[in-house]
Parts: sequence; structure tokens; C-alpha cells
Amino acid sequence: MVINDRERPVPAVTIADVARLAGVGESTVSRVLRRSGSYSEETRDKVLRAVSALGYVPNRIAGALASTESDLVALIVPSLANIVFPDVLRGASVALESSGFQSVIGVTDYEEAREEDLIASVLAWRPRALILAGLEHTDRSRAMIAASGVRVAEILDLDGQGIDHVVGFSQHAAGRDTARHLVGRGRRRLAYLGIRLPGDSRARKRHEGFLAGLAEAGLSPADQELVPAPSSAEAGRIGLATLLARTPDLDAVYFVNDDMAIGGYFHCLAEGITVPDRLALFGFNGLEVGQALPQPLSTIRTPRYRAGEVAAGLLLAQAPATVVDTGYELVPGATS
Amino acid sequence: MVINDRERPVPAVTIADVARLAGVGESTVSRVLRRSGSYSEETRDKVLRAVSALGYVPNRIAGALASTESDLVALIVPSLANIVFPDVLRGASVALESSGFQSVIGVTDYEEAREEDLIASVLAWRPRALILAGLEHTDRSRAMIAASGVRVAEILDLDGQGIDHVVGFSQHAAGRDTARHLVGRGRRRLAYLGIRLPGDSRARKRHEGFLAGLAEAGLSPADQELVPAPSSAEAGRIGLATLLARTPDLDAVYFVNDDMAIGGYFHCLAEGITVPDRLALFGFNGLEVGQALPQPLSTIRTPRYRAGEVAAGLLLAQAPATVVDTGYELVPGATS
DNA sequence: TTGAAAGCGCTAACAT
DNA sequence: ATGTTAGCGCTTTCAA
Repeated sequence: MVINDRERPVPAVTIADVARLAGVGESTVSRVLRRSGSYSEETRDKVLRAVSALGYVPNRIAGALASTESDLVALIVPSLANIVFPDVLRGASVALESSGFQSVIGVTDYEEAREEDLIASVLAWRPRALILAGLEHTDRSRAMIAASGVRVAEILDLDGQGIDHVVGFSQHAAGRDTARHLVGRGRRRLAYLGIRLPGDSRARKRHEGFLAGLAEAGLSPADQELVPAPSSAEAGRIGLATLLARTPDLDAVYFVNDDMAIGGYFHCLAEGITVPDRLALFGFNGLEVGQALPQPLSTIRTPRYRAGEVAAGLLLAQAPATVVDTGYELVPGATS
Repeated sequence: MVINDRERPVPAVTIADVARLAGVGESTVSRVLRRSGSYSEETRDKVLRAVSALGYVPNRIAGALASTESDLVALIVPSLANIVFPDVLRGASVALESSGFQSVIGVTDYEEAREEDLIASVLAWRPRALILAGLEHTDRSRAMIAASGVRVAEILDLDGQGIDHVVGFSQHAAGRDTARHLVGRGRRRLAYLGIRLPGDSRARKRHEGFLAGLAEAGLSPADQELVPAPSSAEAGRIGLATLLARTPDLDAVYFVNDDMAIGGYFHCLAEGITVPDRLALFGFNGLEVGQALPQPLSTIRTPRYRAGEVAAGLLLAQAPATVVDTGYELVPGATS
């Protein structure tokens, strides 16, 4: 630890200073800076000169208060611990930043109560719009949103009733399609490997869809295991080892996500378990790294970036409440 | 695409409404809500009852304007495309959210000019503090920061002069230590595999450090390759294939990061190249997935979460300008 | 303990 | 084309 030396000035250039230096009225400065209304070329130059001479930075807090609208968009996500939600943020922020909006983010850790708190504090900033993950929210969250009149986009889920815009796909269907795919390839002894994270409603819906898909074929899971959160490759390795120790004759495992499935694949590599002949592995998300494995992972590729992008687009366009099914892509890969 | 049906009310409960309903003055409501000044138990109850009856949500825009201080902290990062910066955000946002601060984020795509624009727009919100990646910024960025008087933390680099707080480690030293490690293990035909991303000054510094480390041992790189951005496992596979095609007798490759190195490892698996006997692989970052490989990746584990956490902590504590060397950990692993 | 009143720095009519 | 003047919804003296 070293101490930097540093002065701390406390300036405060306001629009009045700029107006004075430029020899014009405050509203004229405001017009020039916002390119609204009309002003002469000459006035504009005077103003801009004054702005840069003073190093004036407009105060959006005052601007937002006066105009009663902000350029803030709030994004509240469950987690930043794997690449899924950063991908969503990326898609949204490209759209938002190119339109001059600012992103305010919050992380719920998959807890509805935490989400509620974040919604409350973020609404205090009167954001132009709100992006949330999933369709499950507390009653108070819904009430606050309704009372504020803020536009909302809920993303990455389609199984339920939305508040305003909904952009995503059916998690249930994804789970069911996975079961159908594996059963279609002749698998009969299937297991599910998830994590203990009650707040992850999307994972729960996939799981339910998977069981429904098995039931369609008259099957029930040969085994199931939930390892402690967070999901990780290491957790996938361990979880698969546990499953196989308990139920050696499994012929397929559905992992809650690719991170876990990749770990499962490594377990097979290390133990000499032939994939997919002896055991099929199936993930979820379609992460890049899974596709670079010696055998590309069988998985469902989800439109995360696109969901963020589309949600932001609807919000920016002030579109009427819309439901967009972005779909997903089942990637057969080489592990099933 | 389906249209949700939805009403759009436009309420506007203000502190005046609360004051009226509670039968007290506005300033009393303000005091109760901010737990500042003094008020009777009874008054407090009346106010809180009115607040919940009306569903009042304080307007922080007005509050920030009146008090000339916001609870916003801005984080400007180069990218969200791999887990490195989300980890930083995670560390920072835990610290910030628990103190009631809001995170505003911006993504520069590794471009200083973009960073400058983001700094300008974010400063318009008069944030309490600013977290930036690295020490390289445009002159105008520095000028705006100085003029605004905002506190700053620059993270993940220590090689250069900081503006205010600096939290990170020497990227140059990390590259140099990697060279020393590989040379120490008897490697003599070393290559560097990076990506074409001129704005990534931290990667550049590692690369320079690596070359310096080789030079110490009287060596120069046997080959070098830069593949097009972004970095990915697939890019690592391809890059390694390219290197080996051109320089078959390499005995070690230093990858710009773990994502790339993991792809390189997969290439070796697929091609039957014995690691580390025939070829040593070394990455950077210490990603979880790399440690779950059948052979844990040799790499340098970087304190990303911690950097965000420490930076936020210094900022929240209003500490005097401080330089914190968080260090890094060389993980020998099994691929070198 | 509480209320009145003056801003915070800007935008949005409304004049001119 | 440009200036004047009210606010926007709070916080903060300052009195009472």
C-alpha cells in the first residue's frame, strides 16, 4: 500500500457560467447543448467555445428533474458469476449506449426479496425502463412497477404471464426437447444433474420439462442429483462421479448447464468413459468453450445476447407491450 | 410476436402528498425518511403510514440535486465478453449494493475514445466515484475527471501512474514470471499466442514482460502469433495449430489468457500431443474451468473479484489516494 | 421537535 | 432567434 499524492478541487461550473461567458441566456445554452429549438450558427459557436473553455459538463440530475425524464435504464439480473447474464448485459448495453442511455445494474443472487429491494432503489432514479430476468417477482415488486408506470422487459423465460414486454423462450420446452432428443437416440437410463438453488426458476422449469419429456416416453429418471451452488465445471465432475457411483448403468445425463456438462465430460475423459457410446452428456446454453471440446458438447444454444438486444430495442422504441419468442437451437453436438 | 394487454397509469406521488396526508411538513417527512435530524416516535409512525398508504417512492433525482450528492458509482470496463470483468463487477457490486449504492456501467470495447465518451456521459450524473480498468486513458478523460473532482479507482494494472486509487498487480511481472517459470522447467523453444486487440494494454504488458523474461535467459521467442479478436477456446485451437504448423519444434506456448489456452489444450487432446512432455501450455487468469481439465491448466490466478471489492471499499471509505498491490498467484498446474 | 422558505441546476413554456 | 420566468421534488438552513 502506497499513498498517491493528489489534490481534490471542488469546482461547479453551471449553465449560468456558460451563459455569462458566451453572453447569451441560459435557455439558449440549453437549446444548443440539446440541439433543440432554434439558434443561430454564431450563437452555437459562442456557446460551444464557452463550454470547452470552462470544461462544462451538464448536470443530468438537474436536467432529468426539470424534464421529468431520465436516460437511465435499469437491468436487474440474478448473477454475474457465469457468462449468461453478462451476455445479456452486453446485448442490451450495445443497444442502450448507442442511443445515449446509461445502464444501471443490480444483482439479485437469485433471490426475489433482493430483487424487490433493488427494484425499489432503482425506481427512485426514475429510470426510463427496467429489464428483469424471468417472470417470477414478488407482489410488492409488481405493485411498485405498476405504480411507477415504468416500462419493463422480462427476459429469458416465456412460461407465465408477463408484466409488459417479454423476450425469451420456453425453458420448459427446452427441457422437454432435451428429453425427447435423448430418448430419440435410444437412451433409457437418464439422470438429471442440477444445483441446489431454489431461486433459479428457469432451471426448475427446464427440469420439469425434462421430466415431462421422459414421461411422454413412459420413462422416469433413473437418478437425479443436486449439488451445492454455484454451478461450475468442478461441480459437474463431482456430481457426475456421484451419480455414476450410485447408478452405474446410466446411459445419459442432462446437466443443468454447459459449465456443469463440461466438467462431466472431463470426468469421462479422466475415467476413460466413452462418450457418447457408454454415456451421453447434454448441457444447456451453448457456451463457446463447450463447442471447442474435442467432441462438441450436445446442448441447447440460447439467444442471450439477442434477448438483451431485443428487450432494449422494444423499450427504446416505446413499443406496445410485446411478447417475443426468440426460440433456441438444439445443437446435436457429439456427446449424445 | 404477441401483444400483451396493459394499462399505463402515470401517477406522481411526491413528498408533499405524503406530508399532507400525514399532517406534517415536507421537511419532517424528509427527516423521517432519511433518519436524520429529530422527530417524535408518533410523527414517524404517521409519516410511514402515509408513505405506504400512498406507495410513495422517493425521487432520488430531486434528492441528489438538492443535496448535491448522488449514490451512484460508475464502472467502466473494456468488455463483458469473458468472465474477467463480470467478476470485477461482481466484487464491486456486492460492496456497493450493501452500502446502498447503485452501479452504473459502461463498456468501452477496449477503445480509449469510447471510454472517454462514457466518462463524459457518466460524469453528467455526478457519480460519487468512478472505477476504470487500467491506467491508460485519453488526456481529455483525465481532464474531465480532474475537473469533476470525482474519486477514481483504476484496477487490474500497476504498471504506470495512477490518477487516484490504484488496485491491481503488475501485468508486466506476470508475463515475466511466466517466462521464468517455463524456462525454469527447461523449455527453450517458446511461443506467444495472443489476439489482435491493440486497445488491450494489459495483454500488451504481459507480452512485453514475457519477452523480457525470455531475454533474461538469453532467449528470444521461437515464434509468435496473433489471431483475430475476440479470444476464445476456438481461437486458441486454431492459433496453436497455426503455430505448430509453422514451428513444429516448439516446446512451450504462452497464451494470452485461459480461454485460449483451454482451446490449445483441446487441440493437443484431439491431435494426441502429449502435454506437458512434448508441449507445455500456460494461460492467464486462473479460470475455474481450466482447473477442472483432466490436467489442471498452468496459469496465473488473478484477483478479479477482489480488485472490484477493494476498489469499491476504498472509494466508499473515502480513503486518501492509495495504491494496493493485490498480487497474483502462479498456479503450476499440470500443463507445464 | 417541527415548519417555512430558499435553493440545487436545469428545462419548458411564454414572451419578445 | 433568444431571454425571462416558473417550476421539477427534494434537502437544508433558519426560526419558532
